[in-house]
Amino acid sequence: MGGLTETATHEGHVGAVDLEPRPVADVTTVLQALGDPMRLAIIGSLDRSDGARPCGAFDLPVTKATLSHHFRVLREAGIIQQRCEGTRRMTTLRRAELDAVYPGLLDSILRAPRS
Amino acid sequence: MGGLTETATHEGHVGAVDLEPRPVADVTTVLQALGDPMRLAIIGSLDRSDGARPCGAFDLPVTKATLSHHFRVLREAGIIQQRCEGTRRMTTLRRAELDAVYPGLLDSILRAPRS
DNA sequence: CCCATCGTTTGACATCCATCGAACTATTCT
DNA sequence: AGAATAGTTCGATGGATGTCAAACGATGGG
Repeated sequence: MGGLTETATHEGHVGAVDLEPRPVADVTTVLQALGDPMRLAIIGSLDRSDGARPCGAFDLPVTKATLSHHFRVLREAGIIQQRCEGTRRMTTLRRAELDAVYPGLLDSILRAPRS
Repeated sequence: MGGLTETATHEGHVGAVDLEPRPVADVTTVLQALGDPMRLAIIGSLDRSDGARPCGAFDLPVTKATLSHHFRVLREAGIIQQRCEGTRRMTTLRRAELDAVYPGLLDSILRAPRS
């Protein structure tokens, strides 16, 4: 049923393993990763809600396979981070790491006029 | 403003026809245009020398045809501007227009660690 | 007038990329 | 255990994209 608001308070549950947190990639890779409408929508959605979100929480007109591909691109560029939590993959924006390597880049992109 | 808004370097030079100055494109297009090593090198080179430069002045390991292609992509994204001057095409970075639409974007990219 | 210079356009080619459906894995719920 | 849920991985496919060589157009110098 609609049992949300789970917050994973079940102890003894050790499934929360961090998924390969890669270093932030070079500029071209990051720009290429962000130069896609779907991925930019993902990033914008992540930015507006400052918590970890499962993949299914992004309302995008693509299949799960395609969504998984985009998450991989963003993850390998070091832009996002994913953490397994039960059957979900909680995604967070690696804002601090991004800001450290490319100061102002993410801000200027997120502040860009959404079309 | 930066005070860089000069529209007429040499007055009355007949052949100096402006080449379709397009408006700055949407974020994805701009990011995609900048998300390429060659084009990023072009932009960086343009940034370091704050004058108009002919296409041949960019020392890049590609043929003229490929270079022309990259210039077109940048031009159509509204990032650069080209002006015919005799047989040369003087290229300038449209910094003011870019900054107006996406404040801080170009700066953060140009300030990024060059690899 | 001829020709060298500068850059574009075209056609071709290989590669990458976004997308999908289907099969698979892992976890949770009944 | 069995079913349901959440994502991944694996081809496959159609569409961009970066690259080149060759042909072309415009401009300026002998």
